[in-house]
Amino acid sequence: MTETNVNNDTHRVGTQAQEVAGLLIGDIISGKLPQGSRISEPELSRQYGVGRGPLREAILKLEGAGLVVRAPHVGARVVTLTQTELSEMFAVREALEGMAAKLAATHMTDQQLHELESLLNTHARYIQDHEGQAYFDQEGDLDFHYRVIKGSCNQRLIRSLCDELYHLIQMYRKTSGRRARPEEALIEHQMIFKALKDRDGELAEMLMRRHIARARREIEQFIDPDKQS
Amino acid sequence: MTETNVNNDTHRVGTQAQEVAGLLIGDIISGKLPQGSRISEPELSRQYGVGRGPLREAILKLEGAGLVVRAPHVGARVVTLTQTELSEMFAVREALEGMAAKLAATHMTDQQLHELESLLNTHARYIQDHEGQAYFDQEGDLDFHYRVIKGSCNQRLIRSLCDELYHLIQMYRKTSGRRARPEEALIEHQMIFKALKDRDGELAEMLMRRHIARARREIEQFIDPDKQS
DNA sequence: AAAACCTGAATTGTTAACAATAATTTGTAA
DNA sequence: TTACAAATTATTGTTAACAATTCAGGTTTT
Repeated sequence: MTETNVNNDTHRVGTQAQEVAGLLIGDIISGKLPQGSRISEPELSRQYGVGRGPLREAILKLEGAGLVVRAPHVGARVVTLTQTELSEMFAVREALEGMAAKLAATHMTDQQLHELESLLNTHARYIQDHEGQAYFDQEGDLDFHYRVIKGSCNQRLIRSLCDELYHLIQMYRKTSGRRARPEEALIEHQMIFKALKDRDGELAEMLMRRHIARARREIEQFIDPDKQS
Repeated sequence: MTETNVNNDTHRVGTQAQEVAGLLIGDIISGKLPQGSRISEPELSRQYGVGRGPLREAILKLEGAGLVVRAPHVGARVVTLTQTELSEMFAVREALEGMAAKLAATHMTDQQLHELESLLNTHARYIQDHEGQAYFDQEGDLDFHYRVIKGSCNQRLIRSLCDELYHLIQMYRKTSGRRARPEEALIEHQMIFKALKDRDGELAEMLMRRHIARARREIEQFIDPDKQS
């Protein structure tokens, strides 16, 4: 039915396994493969038009990224983000991205800082418009965080955050549909930017951690109002 | 030659791929497969007595853990820990394990705290003996850190640290052979324990971060005395 | 002599068939 | 009707053969 034959691409970017891994990630964070749904090797093998080998490699890769869980002789399922898992994710994110902000304060170039500033100005306009709020909610917010992370210049940190955690964050946002307080988030972003511009790593880390901790508390309240860390 | 046929095991624990992954990890952190050495699929396939399929799965898994790097159509090599990569690792470790200490302060049971205390007493005796220093250097230090990490009760944190970073740490220790200041380390461990016992998460995090940052600075000096972060 | 190109061998990527395990279904008995 | 058990089915784990790509060596050309 929904044939997304990978071989139709005229020029392959990498191997089929990499290609399929990318498609799978897309299908998961877009919600096409909902949380908890089974990953049937024969079925997806047909849909993507590849053998089971490359598909298995893709699944292995996604398992490493934490997007799917596998049980021997049973199969793979898209991970289900429970309240606990979300909390755990945000704790890790708080630690890693705080460190990223701290490092970014010393490693970002003036050029990068300038671009970050104009990005924030764009966001401000979007929010004033009150129309492009959807943009800010989805991509704009991530844009800011991605730039700070990249600014850390720590490859391992970048990989942990961008290749593992952020897929799950996007997945959560897509499925829960919810998003909140763009104005407050923008203000917090601006404060973080100020700290980065001042090359104050300690402050940048503290602000980033609080920024993420706030989002985490909101999620916890939203899902289970009684529970409080 | 060195036949480590996996099928000789009378009762399999999991799948062959899991088995081989464990063996590979052991061979890498023990130094049997040195840094930068090629991982030849046909050769290791024969040595471990399994087909290429399970071996490839094992390699994929190790790639996810960061123990090997792969290039398409070229193959996999054991990762080479450069000075930069070590620094990056320790920055991530500082962030994650600091958070782990913070969480452990609220989540560890009195029982776990008691066991941790007796572990520290054992270490103190070992160091007094001046004989078992080797033990403390290798396993004792890790024991302490593992317990704090597990005490965080954050599964994702535990996985990131124990299944990914700590393999690399062990690999570094084995290959570099170097280890330092057991007395200072013990004192720092005792301070961290005190903070955990007092349920002071903020202090526990700060102490753990400084503990790791100190080890990191030492490594940086040891490898490149001029360079200072 | 050096560089570019072609050729062969070896390795990785991929596929398809086989084996082993788990889930489902069906049948039987209480 | 329900509970249990055996057999069937479908899926995963594994192997072996095939295809595609890279690397090494030698040859040719400038």
